[in-house]
Amino acid sequence: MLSIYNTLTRKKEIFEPIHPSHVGMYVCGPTVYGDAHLGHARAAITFDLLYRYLKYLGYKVRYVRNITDVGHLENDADAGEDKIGKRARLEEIEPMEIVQRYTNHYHANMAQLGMLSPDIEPHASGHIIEQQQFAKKILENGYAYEMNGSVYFDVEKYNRKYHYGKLSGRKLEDLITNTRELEGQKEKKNPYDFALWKKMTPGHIMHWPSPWSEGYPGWHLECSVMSTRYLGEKFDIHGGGMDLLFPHHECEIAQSTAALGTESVKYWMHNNLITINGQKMGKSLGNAISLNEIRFFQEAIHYLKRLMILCPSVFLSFRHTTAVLLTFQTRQYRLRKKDWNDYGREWLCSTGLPLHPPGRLMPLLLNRKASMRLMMI
RNA sequence: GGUCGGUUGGCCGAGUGGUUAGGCAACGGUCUGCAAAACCGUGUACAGCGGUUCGAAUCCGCUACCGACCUCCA
Repeated sequence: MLSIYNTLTRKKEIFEPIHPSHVGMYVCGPTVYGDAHLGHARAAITFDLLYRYLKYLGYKVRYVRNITDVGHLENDADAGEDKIGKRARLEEIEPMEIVQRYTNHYHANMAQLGMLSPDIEPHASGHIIEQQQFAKKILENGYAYEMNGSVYFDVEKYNRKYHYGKLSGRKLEDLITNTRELEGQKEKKNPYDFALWKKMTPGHIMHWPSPWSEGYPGWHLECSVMSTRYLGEKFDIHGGGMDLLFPHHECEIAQSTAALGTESVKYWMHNNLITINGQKMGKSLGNAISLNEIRFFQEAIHYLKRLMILCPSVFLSFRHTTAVLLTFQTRQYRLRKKDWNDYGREWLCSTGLPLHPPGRLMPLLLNRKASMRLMMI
């Protein structure tokens, strides 16, 4: 027996597949414009475990995990720009070259971690037609509208019949104030509407022809499309990181429901995030430790595996002071001074350990207790 | 506001129904010319309230704090 915490119902439920003996499972995979980091590993491991366990239980499982390799928005500074395109211009190579490189890296990392491969690993760029068809279907069903070559999802209309916000627990009226400013905001009926197809802006590298414009698919469409394509209109499990809960998965539900008239996913699962020094580890936050870096540590000092947390409070509790601090020292630049001033110092005070900033603390502790004492203030 | 977590003895940190986890610090001792090191010994803690159970840190509920996330993001 397997019970699963279902984000949709906010309850732990006993797992019962839609079709006896078969399980369909879709997991949001990486955006391949950079090295995979610990966060990717966590998601992969979480669902690798589930995949193995389901198979162990005797189910025939189809595990689908996508590769996101088409235009997604970056941030407010350069909103509307294709991430992969941007990176490619900087390095002056083909966008698909970047995609290929990081896809390869990702696969290598997953192999290093002993992960089973998904049964199907669809690329968003390989399903442009299907995405257009899906958008068309939503248009036909009246839950989207075209504006200047872009197609937007009509959230308000959808919400009249269905419930937008059921997964994340949001209310539509609260969303009005909390939507970020994006290019093309004015052409939307409502700020919370999202794009199914976006007309390209000049300089945008990855784009495809469509009935509406030369452009690229919306940010959430690929998952709705590829999941239902390979697992059917109804399937069992959809997984991903907690940070995808809203808006990504919420929009996915809306898209699928609007297109198919029925909800697709039975169990929604969200793994929690990895934080570093109390902050989410994220590609764009610049605090991510990549799997290649971890690989380096494992090779250099294998027994440090446990120390991936790298928080100043942890290392002092262990005997392996020397080893721990080696890591710590190498990683020093990742610890912000502020953390030490606000937290580390005060904390060290209560432990009776020497009050030194990391730079000076390091060599002291490397020589273990004796010197530590001598150097105490 | 929404979602998910956490709260263990001076400080860290294991532990998912039934033997004292462990470490650091502290204290006492052995040793030592004095220290340090080393070694021996000493601490019955699980946020609060209620429930389930023969039995709960561990399961359920409520309360209180703390935290992460909610923008492309695993």
